[in-house]
Amino acid sequence: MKFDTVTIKDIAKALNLSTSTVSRALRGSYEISAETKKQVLEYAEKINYRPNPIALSLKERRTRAIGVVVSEIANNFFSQAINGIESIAYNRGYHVIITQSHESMEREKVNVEHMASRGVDGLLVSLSSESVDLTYLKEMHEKGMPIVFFDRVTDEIETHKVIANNYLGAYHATEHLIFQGYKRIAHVTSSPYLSITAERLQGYREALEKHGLPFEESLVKYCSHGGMISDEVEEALNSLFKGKIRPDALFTAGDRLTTVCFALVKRLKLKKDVGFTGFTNSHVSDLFSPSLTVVQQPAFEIGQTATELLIQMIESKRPVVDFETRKFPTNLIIRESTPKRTAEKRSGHK
Amino acid sequence: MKFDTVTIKDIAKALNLSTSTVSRALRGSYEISAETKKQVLEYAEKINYRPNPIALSLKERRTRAIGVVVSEIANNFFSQAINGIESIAYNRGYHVIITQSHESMEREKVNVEHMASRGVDGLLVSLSSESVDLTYLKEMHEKGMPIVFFDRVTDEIETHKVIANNYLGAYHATEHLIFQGYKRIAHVTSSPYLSITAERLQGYREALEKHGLPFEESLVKYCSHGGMISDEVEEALNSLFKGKIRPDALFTAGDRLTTVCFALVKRLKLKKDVGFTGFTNSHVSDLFSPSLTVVQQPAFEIGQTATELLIQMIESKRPVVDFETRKFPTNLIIRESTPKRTAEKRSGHK
DNA sequence: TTTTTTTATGCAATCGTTCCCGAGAACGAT
DNA sequence: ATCGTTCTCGGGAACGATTGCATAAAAAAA
Repeated sequence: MKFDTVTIKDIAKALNLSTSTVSRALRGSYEISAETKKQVLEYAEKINYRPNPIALSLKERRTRAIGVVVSEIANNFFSQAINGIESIAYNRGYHVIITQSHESMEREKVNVEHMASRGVDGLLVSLSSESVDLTYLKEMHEKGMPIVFFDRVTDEIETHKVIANNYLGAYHATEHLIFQGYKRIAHVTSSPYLSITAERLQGYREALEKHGLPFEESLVKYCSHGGMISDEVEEALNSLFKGKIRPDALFTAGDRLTTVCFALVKRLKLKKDVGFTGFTNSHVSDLFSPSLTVVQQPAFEIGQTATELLIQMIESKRPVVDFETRKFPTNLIIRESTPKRTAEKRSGHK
Repeated sequence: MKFDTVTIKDIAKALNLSTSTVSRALRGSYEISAETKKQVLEYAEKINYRPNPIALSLKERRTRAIGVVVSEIANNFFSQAINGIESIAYNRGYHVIITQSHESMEREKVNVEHMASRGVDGLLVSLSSESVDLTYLKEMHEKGMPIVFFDRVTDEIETHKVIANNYLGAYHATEHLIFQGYKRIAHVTSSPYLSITAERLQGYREALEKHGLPFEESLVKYCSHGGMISDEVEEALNSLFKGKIRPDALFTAGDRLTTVCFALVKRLKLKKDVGFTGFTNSHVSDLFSPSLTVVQQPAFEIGQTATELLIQMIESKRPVVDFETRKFPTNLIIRESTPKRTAEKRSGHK
């Protein structure tokens, strides 16, 4: 059932040489005569010989492949980051293996362990929202597996990290809402375990405080599944708008969360007088009605940088001990969904 | 630099057994005494032994992994299809390796050949828009590599295929436009090499003819990169609206193409009186302004079915010769972008 | 007790490739 | 003529796991 491939043995047999000679000829070793070399090369070309990467991996304990774990590829931030990852990896001769955790810690673990046992040379990880216990990753890292975290990082493992400046991104978005005249700004975010959640919450909070607005615990809602489960978000919004402090603006943290939330706000007919902005890398947020004010992350560059750092670690002769955290600025794009609010009245959209 | 893994030898040495005994004990062979078995199992558990998949692949010439090639994961149809693929694969114990061709035939070939040499057990392929010469795939298929095509298929290779009913999808979308009173319906589609292009064009054409509207060559525009290159689409739209027959409605074929086209129509201020519909699996097309009338494909199911067929081929004892093409119905969702057109005047959107 | 059968284990080949060693040949130097 | 070099090349182990075959010991049958 399995098709047979051409091996070095076939060449050896055909040319009446040993496998060692053929192997050396193929790699252009100096200790093989020019004549033999030519013969081998030509025959190899003729029968379309390709070295078997599996055999090589077994022997050399490296695969020239890097593994990626993200929560969902159907997330603009991640698919853009993956394009960045690929753009670097392919140029450096590495292949990229993409896996999804679907925000499940169990799935994340299975994926990581599978890739490790398949011999990936390094790992690019963005944690799932469920990931609290990271001992398996820690052990792997201690055993010497190069790992670079991006986007959703952790303090528990000391290695390179590449993130957006989530704090400032959230700060500016919140400040923008305040400048526009909103007073009761709610924050819908994902799992409290996530680094991005904490960072963005911090930015939101400090912007409020800076401008003399109170930070209200009841205006912050956590959706652990980050917008993957619509009901969860709907519940959060309902409790938000039925609470004693009715928000006049929404700030969402997360790609899926932003679109799902926006759709719900629209569907639940809450939108008339609610300002709206959030983190998203969707390239169609300007097509929405109203068009969305968004915080964009340089996803492609984040992917690229993470990959560069990882490959650097992989190819370093001695263990890397000097780790850095690269932070990229976000980009606030102001559109219709955060109109100026005049006094106590609602302002209509254009 | 590379961390050392626990092998069967370590167990053998520690327990003073041979590797064969350990191997057999691990797989629970009947010819190993209960006592030895227990000993081995316990020790393996203790030192956290995991069999090396690379060594197994080398020996068994199978990897329990299936390879996927799509043009872009940042395409709603494909990311949904991939979720369908994974849902089946993981349940059946297969891992999924995702690669992107970025609509490049060269890249597609590199990916396919790499996955093949890495020993994937089978391939799930959606062709790139550049793929005309399929000899490399044909050879691979003839050598026995199980391949299932989905979405973008080819007649040149006889195997299972899973697609949406593109013909009917296009037919109904076009018919809907006609029913709404549009007379000069343009069709913006992707590369003419693609099966989906031909099928959708056919549906568009027959719907026109069925309702007594002329099929105009000048109203069909091909964007070979399927919306990946915005300029290409812009050029197509410009020539469309500057042509002698000015379209009063647009029907787009392709996920990216639909959003890009819609954005351009909006930006170029063409939209006032132009009906708009297209193929897309975006879950936010109802948030657009105007909300979009779309043709949706059952992407998840297409992915699932393709995977089931592939695994069936992989696990079949004898070569499969009886191939089938599964066709799934599409779903037309009518929204604001295709309002009723009254007489010769344009009708405004709500 | 001897022979046969059963049970439990080890040896060695295999998958494809690399690489350490060693060996034979040719050649110049002694 | 003998020795050390240099140049080519082959033998065989190794990577980690499986497996057919051989074999030792133990148990059963003679």
